[in-house]
Amino acid sequence: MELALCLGDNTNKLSFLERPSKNNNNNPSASSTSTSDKDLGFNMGLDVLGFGGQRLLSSSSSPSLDDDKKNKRKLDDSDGFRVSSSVDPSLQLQLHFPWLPENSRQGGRMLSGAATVPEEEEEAGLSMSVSPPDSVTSSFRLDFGIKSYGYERRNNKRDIENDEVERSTSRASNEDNDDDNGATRKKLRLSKDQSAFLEDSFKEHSTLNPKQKIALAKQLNLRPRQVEVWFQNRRARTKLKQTEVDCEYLKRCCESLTEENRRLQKEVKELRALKTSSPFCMQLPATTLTMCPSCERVATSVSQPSTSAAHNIELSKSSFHSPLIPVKPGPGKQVS
DNA sequence: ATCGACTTTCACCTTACATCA
DNA sequence: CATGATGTAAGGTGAAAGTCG
Repeated sequence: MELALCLGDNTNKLSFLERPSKNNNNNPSASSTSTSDKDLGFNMGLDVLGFGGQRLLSSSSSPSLDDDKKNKRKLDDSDGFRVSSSVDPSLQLQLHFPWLPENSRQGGRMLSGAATVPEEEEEAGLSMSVSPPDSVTSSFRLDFGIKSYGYERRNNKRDIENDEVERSTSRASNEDNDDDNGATRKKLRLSKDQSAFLEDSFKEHSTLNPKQKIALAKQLNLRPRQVEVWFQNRRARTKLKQTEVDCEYLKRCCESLTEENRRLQKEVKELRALKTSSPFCMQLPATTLTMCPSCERVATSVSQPSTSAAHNIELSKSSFHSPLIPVKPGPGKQVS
């Protein structure tokens, strides 16, 4: 019998699994992402958003982020929302705006997405100028050098989007711009309400299409770029957490296999000892493996009825239920 | 139909900054 | 108060996919 299980020292060899480094270039994205969405149950909208369901069902059932990305791209396509309804389903987020007084909701219209906001108003960049009551350090006050960073490409959609919201948010942020012309990058902190709001949206769908992004940005009085970045970072955090979960699982698997390896090596040793001590036993034909149902240890038994009883008794002495040596994790050894 | 330029969005990595112990 | 750790918003980059002429 030859055993070549060599799992090695899991504590050493899997040290990279302990915690994914922030700068880990060897990101196990393929495996981790394949389970992330699925395991975390990100049902991408489904009918909650009023989508047809089937399209998103296929999207949400896609296990990997890459696939999800591809599906999302399809979803973002021009036909991505080819819904006959007059209300764009992509904007049917049932979002509430906790800090908004009822009478400020644009004349009593729902702010649950720009679905009720006329397109021309959306493109005109009209938005709320209501600040959340607790947005002490939010972007409402920290509109840091928007002109100075980022986008060299002008006249593209992103610039237009940002310009729209920038106009609407500049009123609230001007107060802090006097001493900051963009030379330094100030740290923006979203308010709790904004974060919670984005979190709720993320639970419904981990990616945004442009319309949803604009709608969210308007509702939160942020730039679409900020919403986009928040979702990107949120996906990264989700993936990181899922990677950690996966690593823990793999670690436990490795420990279990290491334990199994040790046990099998011990049995090999016992069988070798048995072979040398009573060589006549090993000359018996048709040896089969049987497993003890209680301890799941493997022992050999011989098919010949004349000798099997005595042999099994011998085996039970040597193999079954022998006291196990407590095993601590350590380097595995190769048995040949 | 094909091609190339351009745009958009994403993941990933990194940086800068705020916050907290 | 200083400091290091941590969390996170945002910048940079390259890839992928789409659009358009």
